[in-house]
Amino acid sequence: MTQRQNADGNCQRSLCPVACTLDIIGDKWTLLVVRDLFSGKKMYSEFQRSPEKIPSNILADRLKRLVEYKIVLKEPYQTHPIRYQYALTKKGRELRLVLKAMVQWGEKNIPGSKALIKSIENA
Amino acid sequence: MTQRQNADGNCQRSLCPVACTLDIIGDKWTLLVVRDLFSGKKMYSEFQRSPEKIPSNILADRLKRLVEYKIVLKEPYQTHPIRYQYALTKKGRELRLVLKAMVQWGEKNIPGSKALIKSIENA
DNA sequence: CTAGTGACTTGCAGTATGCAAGTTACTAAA
DNA sequence: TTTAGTAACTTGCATACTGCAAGTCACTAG
Repeated sequence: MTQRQNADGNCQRSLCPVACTLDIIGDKWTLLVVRDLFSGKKMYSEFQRSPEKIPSNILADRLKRLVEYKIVLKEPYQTHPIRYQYALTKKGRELRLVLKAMVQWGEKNIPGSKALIKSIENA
Repeated sequence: MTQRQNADGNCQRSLCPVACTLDIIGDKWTLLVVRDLFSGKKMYSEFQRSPEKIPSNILADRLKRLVEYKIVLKEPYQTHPIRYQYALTKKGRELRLVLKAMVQWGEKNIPGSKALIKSIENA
């Protein structure tokens, strides 16, 4: 289990919003899950199929954290057997500008990177 | 030493600009150093004095990586003894929108977080 | 009865992080 | 001429996190 921040969003390192934000989304995988949610993916197995091939234990951990921070909502889409799907909350959808800025920076500054999804631009 | 990406910016995990960008700045500390550079800090000891208290070995590593990715320029400001200062390159300054989006998201969604610097807004 | 799917969990080796302390090369004060 | 102090790092080491493979549980379809 990670323990970078408590679930109600209180900051640990400082009051700086950049530091606080990084305490939540500052790692290699979290924003990729958010990106997938923006592109319409909902199911655990869909996230696993993304080209970056996120390890299953990391995915489970990140989804759990995102739910704790209320960035993502987890709800069952069937019973017998119970299965869940994920969706962005309002708080999660507000990360759009962060993603958008990264897409722009990456496309401009990293040779070979090419946006595969348009969904971030106009979500 | 970290080895998330090669120095000329080629992507490892996928062609997605979000993934590529996260390979470079996707961790808890890198963007805090960039934030400090935006706020006018130049010297190693200035970064250390920031409220988040970045560990010295991490700071050295992140500065090294940022220089490798040409986000930051390192140059001596004196000899006898030789001492260096750091500054953002054009590529580095273009991260402004990423920082700005994080500031906005943090201020809106994390209770208690409050921007201490204006320099990101109008850099 | 077997295979497949979805959503995870577990084990474990390897990598990264965080803390404290040490290093080198000076400058300024006592 | 010791003694302090500053700047920019480096080193050692315990702990935490990551990544890979494999396993689990509850079904459904053939």
